[in-house]
Amino acid sequence: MSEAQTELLRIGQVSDHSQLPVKTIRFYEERGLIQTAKRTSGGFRLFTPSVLSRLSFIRRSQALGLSLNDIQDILGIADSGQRPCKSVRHKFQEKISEIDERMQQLQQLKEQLQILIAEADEREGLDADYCPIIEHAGESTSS
Amino acid sequence: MSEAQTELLRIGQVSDHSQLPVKTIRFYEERGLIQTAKRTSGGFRLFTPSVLSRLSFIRRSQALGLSLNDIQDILGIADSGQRPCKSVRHKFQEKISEIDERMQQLQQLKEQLQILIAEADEREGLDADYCPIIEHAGESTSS
DNA sequence: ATATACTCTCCAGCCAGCTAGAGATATAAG
DNA sequence: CTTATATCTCTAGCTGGCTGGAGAGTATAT
Repeated sequence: MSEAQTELLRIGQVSDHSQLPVKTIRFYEERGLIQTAKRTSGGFRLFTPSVLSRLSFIRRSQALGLSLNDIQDILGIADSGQRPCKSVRHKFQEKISEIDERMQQLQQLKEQLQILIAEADEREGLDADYCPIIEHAGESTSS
Repeated sequence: MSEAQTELLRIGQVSDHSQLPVKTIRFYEERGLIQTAKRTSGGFRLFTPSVLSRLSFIRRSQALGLSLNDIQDILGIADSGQRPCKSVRHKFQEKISEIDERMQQLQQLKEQLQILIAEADEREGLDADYCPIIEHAGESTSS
């Protein structure tokens, strides 16, 4: 009967279980991504074990490419009650669009780089000191 | 005959021609990406017109996904004389590899997101308050 | 009581690539 | 000469996601 809640975790224990640095956990709490259940009389943070799945969700979402802001939005909706799932799906859809966009950009960049390399290769034999990539840089800056 | 070099440009003119903010040009100079030809007696920067193609090269390379560090390396080699083209090609090849890697990552993320969305969709009808994305977050954090 | 480990807050800095503002001086035009 | 504009240096901030250290206090085991 000595402790009413053996369940509450101090930050170090949360760190151990979540594999996250103590600093990061504090940082998340400051940012509002997670909450403490309460504090000890001395001021130590005490978390319910549910913080672990929350942290897990945060890391998984991060790994999936969501920013902490995105995640905070989602968790905020989740906390406020109804049907976070809808907004989660929405966020994820958005992210997918962003990913598609980014991949297209990257594809373009890649093609451009390849063109430039090919040009350089062509020139190479003829004119070893001329570098088309650098030299004719004058034109297409802004457009 | 009044001016020996009409050719030298002040920073504002460079800004006009390059479409880059004055601040950015100063910033590039501080970073060593470009150099001033000299200064006026009053301390105004004076650039040779060649700085324009250099800036153009910088921006083009940036648009192609190179970092300022990358660009600085390339320009450093170019400045030091021999055959920058080789190292430029090398950098570009490297960047292409990075792009490929990044695209693979993105593809994976996208697939994961799609899986999660699909899961959520399945559950949706059955159990409107259950969000698989959030709820069963407990497992695969670190691995 | 004390040694040890844990935790607290606050402040600072890192990466990149700028951007903003203050306050001083330079130059060009009239 | 005056005024307007351009430029100077210096300091500081922004975004995102932490990370590090100082210095002080707390909890626990013996």
